[in-house]
Amino acid sequence: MKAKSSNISKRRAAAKAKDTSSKIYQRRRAEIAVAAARVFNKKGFQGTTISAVAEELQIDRASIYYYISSKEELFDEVIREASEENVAKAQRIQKSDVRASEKLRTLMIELMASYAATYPLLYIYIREDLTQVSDTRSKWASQMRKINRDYDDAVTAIIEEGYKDGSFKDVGSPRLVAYGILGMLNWTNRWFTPSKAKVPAPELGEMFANLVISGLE
Amino acid sequence: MKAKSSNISKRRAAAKAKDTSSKIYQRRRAEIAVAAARVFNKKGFQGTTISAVAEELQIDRASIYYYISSKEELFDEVIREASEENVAKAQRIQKSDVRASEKLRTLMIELMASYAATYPLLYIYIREDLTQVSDTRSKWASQMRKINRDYDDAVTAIIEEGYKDGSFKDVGSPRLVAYGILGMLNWTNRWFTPSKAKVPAPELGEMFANLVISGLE
DNA sequence: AAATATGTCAACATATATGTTGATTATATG
DNA sequence: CATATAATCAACATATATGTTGACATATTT
Repeated sequence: MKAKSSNISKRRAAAKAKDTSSKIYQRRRAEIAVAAARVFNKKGFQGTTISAVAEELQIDRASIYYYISSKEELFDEVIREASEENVAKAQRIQKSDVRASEKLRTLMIELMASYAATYPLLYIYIREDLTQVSDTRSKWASQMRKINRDYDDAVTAIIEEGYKDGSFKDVGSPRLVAYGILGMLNWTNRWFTPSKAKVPAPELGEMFANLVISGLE
Repeated sequence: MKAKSSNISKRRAAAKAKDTSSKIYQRRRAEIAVAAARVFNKKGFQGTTISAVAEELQIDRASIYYYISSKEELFDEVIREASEENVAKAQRIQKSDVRASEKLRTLMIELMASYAATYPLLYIYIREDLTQVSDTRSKWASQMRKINRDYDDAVTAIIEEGYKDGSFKDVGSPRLVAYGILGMLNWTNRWFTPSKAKVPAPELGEMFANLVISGLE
């Protein structure tokens, strides 16, 4: 009896659901994520279309929908792991047992190193302005906002620690100082490309650390 | 003889072209720009639709096309003046006759002051990532890139001056230091809203200036 | 007040993006 | 090798955005 080749939605859902998924399926999914990362990096989230990702892979747009259900899911696939690992690392540094200036220096170097190591994943992530996110993605956005907040908190805690033990001069609210320092590092997404840069990422992080720790004068 | 109320394209072009334009025309154009600024600020360039701007003003979308021909033109209308004045101010400060640290401090305070004074115009401007801009807007983009470059150059020149006269420690390439400092200030677009902030914008600029000039230790 | 210029809008024609369907083509597996 | 499963795609149905048209309304001018 000829198999009635329909009920596609179910087949698709099944392929997605089961974690028994074949190696090939997993590999293809990863390939799509990599292609998507390239497009997201070039065009931004809003500027990226599923068509463009399909074109990048020279396949039909419909094929992509066999693996992912929407651009949101694709974006999530691309950046979640990197962004979660990144915040975990910051929290480890903040809780480590060294003096505040050392924590701050390490965090700044490590963040730049991560931007380079995961390039362009974390940059894609931080470029997304979660205040400009549309309502349909709001659940996803609030998870992402939590990651941001946790990161900010880690840096803020380091500044506070330095204030408390007197090793840092009090130049202003710890949170604002943290925002300033993170701005310095995050803004690199606009001009820093690891493969083209003369200065390696960790060195750049160290330079910025020296700048805010010792100052120019 | 009843007037044949057509040839609209010409009428429209005429209204746009002639600088004899009526007060009412000018006012309406400005109103549209203000409404557009609100939408751009909330949704970003890509996320903004002419429909949304029309809705903001409670008028029909077609009416907007009587004043502007595209979203690009609208964006330009919104941000050009502010961005050009802003870079001019930076250049004045850079050329002024005070010591480097004073120039840097003034520039940082003034930039934050401008972000607040023009809110949200300059933030809308700096949020646009000109590397992600589509080809159709490339001419416009290259003009904007020049403005950015000029701004970066002004800050870089100040750092260089400090290095030359020995008033600044050499922590690294002047341009990279400039990018770091500007990152600190520019990243405020993500979290700073003048009307809601506890710390006034110029004070925030001064705090960041102290941070990079004197350092935390 | 008749004629003309200015401003507004509903409706149209296009264009681009989205997500689904059912059939077709490869790939495994008994 | 036969057949079930996995993967791909052309075609469809929607949805949203764009920019234009010609009719209409409201000022302005003579």
